[in-house]
Amino acid sequence: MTLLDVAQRAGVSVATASRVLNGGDRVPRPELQERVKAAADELGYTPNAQAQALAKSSTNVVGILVHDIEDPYFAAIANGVMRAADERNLLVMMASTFRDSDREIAYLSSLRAQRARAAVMIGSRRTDAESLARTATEVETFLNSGAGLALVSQSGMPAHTIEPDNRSGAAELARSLVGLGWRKFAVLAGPDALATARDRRDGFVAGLAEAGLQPVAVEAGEFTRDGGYAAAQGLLDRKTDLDCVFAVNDVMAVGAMSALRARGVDVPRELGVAGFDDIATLRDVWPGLTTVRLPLEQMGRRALELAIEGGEATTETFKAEVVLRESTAHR
Amino acid sequence: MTLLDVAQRAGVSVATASRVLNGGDRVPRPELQERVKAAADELGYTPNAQAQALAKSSTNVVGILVHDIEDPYFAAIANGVMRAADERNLLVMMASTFRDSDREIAYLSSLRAQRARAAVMIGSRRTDAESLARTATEVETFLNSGAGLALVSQSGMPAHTIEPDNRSGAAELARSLVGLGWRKFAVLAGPDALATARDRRDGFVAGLAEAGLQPVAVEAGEFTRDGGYAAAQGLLDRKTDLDCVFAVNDVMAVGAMSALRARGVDVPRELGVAGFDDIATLRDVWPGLTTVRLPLEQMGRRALELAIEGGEATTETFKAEVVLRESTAHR
DNA sequence: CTGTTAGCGCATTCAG
DNA sequence: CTGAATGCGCTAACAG
Repeated sequence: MTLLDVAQRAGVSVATASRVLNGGDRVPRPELQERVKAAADELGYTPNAQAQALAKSSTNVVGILVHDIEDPYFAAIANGVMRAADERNLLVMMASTFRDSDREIAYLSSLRAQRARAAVMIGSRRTDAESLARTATEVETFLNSGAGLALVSQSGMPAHTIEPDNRSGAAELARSLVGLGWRKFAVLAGPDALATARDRRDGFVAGLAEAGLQPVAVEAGEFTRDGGYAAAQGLLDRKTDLDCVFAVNDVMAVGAMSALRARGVDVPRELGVAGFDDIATLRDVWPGLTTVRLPLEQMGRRALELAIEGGEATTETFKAEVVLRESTAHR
Repeated sequence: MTLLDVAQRAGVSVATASRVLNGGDRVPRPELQERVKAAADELGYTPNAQAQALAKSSTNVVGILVHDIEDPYFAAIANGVMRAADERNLLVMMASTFRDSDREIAYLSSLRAQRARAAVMIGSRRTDAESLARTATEVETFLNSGAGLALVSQSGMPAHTIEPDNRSGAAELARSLVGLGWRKFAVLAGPDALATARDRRDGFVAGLAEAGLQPVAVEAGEFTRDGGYAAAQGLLDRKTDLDCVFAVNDVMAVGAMSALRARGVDVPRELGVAGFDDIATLRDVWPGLTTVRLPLEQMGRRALELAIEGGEATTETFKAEVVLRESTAHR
């Protein structure tokens, strides 16, 4: 069923049919409108989006790139992007890259082929100079194709950037914890190559420094639940004179809590635990996890807005807010 | 940059250029291949997917419909669909419907307009006869358009269906719990209109019946964390002579645990708690949540396969497996 | 206000 | 093996 079919059945030209069915400008006479609509209805006509896109060389699809949609952090941001897209009647194409820059680049290129209006890339990449450069190149190509682009948590790219204030948030957390009476801290850091992980670690350390403290230990690990679990184990194996541990994200923190539990370490009596992100799904863990809240959905929404708007590359920073809960209730 | 530009620069016809760049059949002479590839490269040519789709009237995009991507249950299944799609080089379009059947229908229609190859609808719909009928109509239209379709957890539609074995799983859970020594059960049921919620409740009740038991209370609530929290509160307000509570999904169970904690009820000493789904992100809650595991990712993968394959509408059931953890360790 | 027509960018017969 | 021509379905001038 094509527009032509509808037009013929209604006894009008394709132009007229197009105008009443899609085009918003010149509206034909009411009588014809009825006829066309009726014909379209009876024929079960559905416009061919591909053809429309080709004809007006513009689409209403936007892309979202996440590392892993099953990770609640990405899901929360993606949710914001999707809601914003929905409000603007945009269709969303999504892909998980699993932190593989080749997949990422390939997907960006697919979006270009689809003539996507814009794209949002969520999450920080590894600071591997070579692949970062390749990504940057593709980012430029993408932008040059006329599409909009915004990145969340990945600075240094020539596009709009949404930055959570990881350093300040972590520093503030450190201050709060010190204020609570904790003194001997360990940091369960993520991979050193991830800017987000690094910033949170550094910010925390800086916050401690203000109080004349420095971490007793810094244990690197994957940026995942298992990474947190393993890092906590490593920590216990090596160092026992601790007060409180800060994991650079909630998922790691929760993994760490399990490791501590397995070793019979009571939280927070023997050891305080804090995370970062304030993942909604994890707000019911017990003891309640002290963390730093990020307006995840907001960040996603804003990223889409910036991506759609286009214009000069800007950077917007989103404040983080310390949320104290039972996991760091000091004795 | 179009194919024509590339062809001219390479001194060949568009047909030849098309063959070397995309077409997989007749491959031109090596020399020409080089020339064309070089030209495409220098010009930064990217095929226009819309045009390709229009020309061969077929696309490589598939759609995913979830109620809410931030809900880990949907994220897990969506993840399976996305991986399967990725392996087949299919692009994924996703949308959250927030259980609004109008949005759902509208999105299905958009996918039709996009000439999507297939779609996967995840989650059960409300059994509101009127809107269910409208959805069914759109489902048929979708199928008639030639695209494939599979539904997860929603039977009764004229398309492929993936069914988690909710009844058996819940019944098996009931048996296990009774075996552990629990006797006085309450069920935190979801909305009666959601088949998934109903099946789990009924299965559980049936399982209890085998042991000559019946639930002391059945409290309906939203199928969400807050629903679980509220239902648990309602339960405590009204009924105190309980052993163990079964929430029809993990998210509700976790909400319920928070409510119990707030009331000073110790789990599992005073009250056992069990859920359903075995959400990965919640495996670290404490006490560890007894639940029924569903192969979420697998279900998503399979749904995509069926949707792509097309053919006669089939129904495949996925077994559920009881996972006993600390939340139901009987005194 | 409505109809005609020329592309949009590419795949694909059909000739050569 | 390669090129010319046609059509995919629709929009947007341009005429009438």
